[in-house]
Amino acid sequence: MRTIGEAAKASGVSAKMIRHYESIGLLPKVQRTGAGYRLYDESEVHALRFIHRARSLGFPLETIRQLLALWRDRRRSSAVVKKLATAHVADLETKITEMQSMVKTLKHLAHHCHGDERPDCPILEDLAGDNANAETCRHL
Amino acid sequence: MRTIGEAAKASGVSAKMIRHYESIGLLPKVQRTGAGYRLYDESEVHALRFIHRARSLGFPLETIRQLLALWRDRRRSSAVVKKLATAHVADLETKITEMQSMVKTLKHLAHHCHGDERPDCPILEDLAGDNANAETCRHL
DNA sequence: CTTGACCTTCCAATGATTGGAACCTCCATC
DNA sequence: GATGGAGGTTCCAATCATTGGAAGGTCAAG
Repeated sequence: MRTIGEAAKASGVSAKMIRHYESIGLLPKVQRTGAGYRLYDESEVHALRFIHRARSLGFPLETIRQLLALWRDRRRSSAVVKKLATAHVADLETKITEMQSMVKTLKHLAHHCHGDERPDCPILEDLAGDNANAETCRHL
Repeated sequence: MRTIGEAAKASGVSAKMIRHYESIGLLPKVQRTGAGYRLYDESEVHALRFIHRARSLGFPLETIRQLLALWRDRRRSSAVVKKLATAHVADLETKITEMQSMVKTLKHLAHHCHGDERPDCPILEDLAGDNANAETCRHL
């Protein structure tokens, strides 16, 4: 049995987050000492590590809630798990694509910016939308 | 002079967001009609379009605040603008790299998951940390 | 003069995390 | 036994950007 601080160290999830996960029902309420201190056994620390790993892969908490339920369900079908994972991959890839597009545009603009003491700046011109050569600059 | 709804349509920023930007001081308080309706002139709509474009490039509002100030400052140096842009690009690239790493791991795990009615699932095994072949699976 | 579209303000929720205040408890040391 | 410090407890608030809704005021057309 470990206190919340020990469970935090053992799982990689901060004590603050452990309490938070409990408050939103991601984790069941654990045993308490007479003084009200939370006590975690090995299986609870295991669940915390599960959450920690899932978070490090970017899964949102609501998905982690489902993954935890599947993990505990011996009669689960791996198809459901795989569906959650591939949907998450799709989300990530959408965001990656968006950000790559931003980077591409920004790098192009920065490339054409002198970056000196003068005020002329293609970056601001683009943001202001008053760039004369919009066709040239917008569709990179 | 346009009402907030017209300014929203003209700029791409929702009326809700225009009020919000005003409330946090990103935009100055604008003129009002006798009834208290906000009125936007062309230069204010221009600033809204500026913000809209900057948001679409992923700039955080605090950076947009600085960009707006620079835009209005005729004695700005383009170096400062460029610095803000390249710092933002660095932020984006960091996040992209992180997400790509997640995608790589998830795709690897999903690839090894049958995705059928059976409960065996390498994805859950990885999350649970109880995969026998961790070396094989973890450093992809 | 009513209807509907628009405007106003204020409060709250999202998602994940962090910070702090105010307080309690355990253990060791003087 | 008193004291101090580390660690536990709860609750409230902030971050970041956006959205939703309630409750109410205003304006135009029918």
